[in-house]
Order: sequence, then structure tokens, then C-alpha cells
Amino acid sequence: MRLVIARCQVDYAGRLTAHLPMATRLILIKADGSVSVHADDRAYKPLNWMSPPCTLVEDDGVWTVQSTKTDDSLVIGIEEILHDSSHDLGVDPGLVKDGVEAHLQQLLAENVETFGAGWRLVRREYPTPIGPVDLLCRDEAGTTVAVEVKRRGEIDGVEQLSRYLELLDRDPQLSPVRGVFAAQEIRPQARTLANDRGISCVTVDYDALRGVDDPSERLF
Amino acid sequence: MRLVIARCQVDYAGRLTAHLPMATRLILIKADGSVSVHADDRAYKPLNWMSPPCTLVEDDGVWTVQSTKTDDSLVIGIEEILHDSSHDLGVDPGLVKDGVEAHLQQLLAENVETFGAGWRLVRREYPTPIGPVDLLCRDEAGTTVAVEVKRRGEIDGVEQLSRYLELLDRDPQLSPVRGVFAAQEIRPQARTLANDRGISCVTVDYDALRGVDDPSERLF
DNA sequence: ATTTATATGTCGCAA
DNA sequence: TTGCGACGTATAAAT
Repeated sequence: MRLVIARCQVDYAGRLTAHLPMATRLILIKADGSVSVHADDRAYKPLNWMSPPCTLVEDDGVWTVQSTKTDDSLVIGIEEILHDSSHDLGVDPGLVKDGVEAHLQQLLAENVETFGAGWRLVRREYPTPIGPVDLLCRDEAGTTVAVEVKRRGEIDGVEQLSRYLELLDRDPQLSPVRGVFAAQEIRPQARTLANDRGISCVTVDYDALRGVDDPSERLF
Repeated sequence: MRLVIARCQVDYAGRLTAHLPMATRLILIKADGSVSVHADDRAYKPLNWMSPPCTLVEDDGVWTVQSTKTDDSLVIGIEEILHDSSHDLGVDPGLVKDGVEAHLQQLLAENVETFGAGWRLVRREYPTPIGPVDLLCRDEAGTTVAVEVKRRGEIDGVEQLSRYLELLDRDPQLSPVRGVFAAQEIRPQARTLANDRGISCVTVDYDALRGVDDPSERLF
């Protein structure tokens, strides 16, 4: 990893064109070949960058970064270098994440009564030709219900569920099939579209559900 | 801006939990208060980060970054510091972008004849219950046309336009409503889906359109 | 402040 | 390779 602090101007041409006037910035060159130009704000997002695979050519105050795959390019005009150091970091062992949506789906599968008393789970990840339905249930009346689980409910999710419902409803073993759109929060537009298509919306309290499920969080 | 190269381990807790084993990494501390931890790959993306507003407390080999707004926290265990330098970058003049979708939509709104002679614009951002249609036009025959503008035409855009068309077509003042999908480039699958739904596809030459519109680029 | 659409989104997985 | 969905998405525009 190479860290360069320099007065520089930058021009990017590719999916869009962008220009950075002359100023002092950090140029971060990683071992993966990537180059990014940072100001002292915008959190971790650089002003300009080039993702690998790309090549960096340093030529008399003009650094050119050219993408290998596309015709994207980054031209950095260097006026003055204030700092330049390289460091061997080695390979990173990587990070361990514990996600949200997968966990949410699992919690709901274990607590389908969240949707109503008498509900039971038929299958998680119920397969269809266009992909698995998150949860397939039967409600208290025995009607089939396909549940789509999202962390944030947006229009795309309603579309996805609609496609599943159309397919599932063709199966005489399952038909008629209701739809439930479950998410921590549901955007008004998504709710509108869901209602328009006869799909129920359920907002889920993730923390409460986790509290119900996680013994370490139980009060008794 | 402060650059620290250190052997460290990191724990993040907030919207998810994540752990980074001990390794050598870059810790980037910006003037905006943000802290990000970088490995030597993943292009410009850090392994972990904290966005401002947040506070960094350094305490005997344990750096704690606490979000001011939420209860997100980043705990960095420092084993050894290999480099530590600070640099005054000043305020960045900012970057100038060109070529985004808004500009494309504006250009097309000002040049609806791009779609055909005799076309006129009814409204830009024509409102519907599920969001605004980019351009609503009348073609040379007076037929209503909804135009969806994208930089890159993909399936999502066709779906979006389809939803608008379904709604608009219910309005007797507008019906029947045709659809036009306009983009700099249109993916084959998107084109296929559009054709299947009777939606016309128009690829737009952005540079030519800008040349038509921008007097400084005109040749005469 | 909240909601919505955009992004040089990036990233990972599966067909 | 392409398509598709998730992301600690982030961020700017519009209500």
C-alpha cells in the first residue's frame, strides 16, 4: 500500500466525466492495483477512483490510470508531492459478518405466528422456477400464503413477490395463494403497489422478534 | 488527515456485528471525523468504518469510535503502530461531474424531437401515485407517450416504465399510452422485454445531444 | 425531517 | 459472462 499526499488535479473519463481542480489530497494506491483520490471529508468515499484491473503509469508529473477492461481513465496532474510512503500489509485474514436479512427470515420462519394465530410454516426457501420464495405458509384457514421477507420493503420486492404468486397460483395443490410482504420498514410506494395487487403488508420489529427468539435476551 | 499503519484487530457493532482478526492495516482518520480501516485490497472500500458524526477515543492500545447519532461503535485494538502521520489538506474545491441521468433527461426534455418530428413535451417528471414519469409527451399523431430515461437501459427500467404505463393507461384523458425506453445503451435483455411489451427502445447519443444543446459545442 | 431515486454505486452468488 | 439481489449501501433531490 502506497500513501501519497500531493497537490494534484484529477480528470476522470468513463461512465461519466469529472474534474477536480488543483488541491492537496491523499492518493491511495493499493496492492490490488486500485487507485483512489481522497479529500479530507466524504467519510470513506474517494473523490475519484479506479478499480482493478487497471494500470498506473507515472510520467513526469502526470499519472495515468487506465482500466484494463473498459476505456475508463483517470489522469492525475501532480504539482507537488508532500508525502510518499509504501507499506507491506500482507494478505488480510478477512472479516466475519453477521447479517440482517438472512437472520430476519430465520426468525420469522421460527415465529410464523407473527403473521397470525394458527399460522404454520410449510417451507422456508420454497423453490419455484424463477427462484425460491422466502417463506411458504398456511394461514389459520389453511390458505396458502407466500411471504417475501426484506429488511426494507421497496417496489422491487413487491414485483418479486408478484412473480412468485403468479407462478404458485397455477399449482392446483396450492391455489389460491395469498401474498404477504414482510419487512422492517415498507416504503409508501411499495405499500401502494402491494395493496393494488391484493398483497398484505406486515412491518416486523426485528429487535422484538430477536428478543422473543434469543434466550439471552429473555427476561424470564 | 491522519494516516496510521498498524497491526490491529477491529470489532464493529451496530446494524450488524463484524470482527477483524489481528493484521496490519491502514487506519484513515479524516478531518470530518470519519475513521476507516483498509486492507490492501477491495479497491476503495474499507473493511470497517464509522461515518461522522462520531468521536474517537484513544486509550492505551484501544481506540473506540462511537457514533454520535446511533449506538454504532468500532473498537480497534492496536498491537503495534508502524506509521503515523498527519497532514493538513485544507478544504477541497470539490468535483465537477457531467453525464448523469438528470442531465440526459433535461437534454431530452429540451429536444423531444429526438424521438420524432412533431413530438411535444407535456411535462417532465409527470406525477403518478407510484412516482413521477420522466417525460410525458404527445407524438406527431397526438398519442400520449411515457418516456423513461436511463443512462443504461436495464430490465429494472422496463419494469418501472411498465408500471407507469399500466397506471397512466387507466386515465381516459391519456389513454391509450405508448411507452418509450430511452438510454445511452440498452441491454439486449431489456430490449427484448421492452419489445415483448410493445415498448419502443431509443438509444441516445449523449455527446451529439449535448452538442445540439450546448452553444459552446456547436460548429456553426 | 422524511421519502424517493440515483450511483463511475460495489459486491457476491448462481445460472 | 451476465443477471439479480443485498448492502452497516451512501447521497442528493424533492416533498
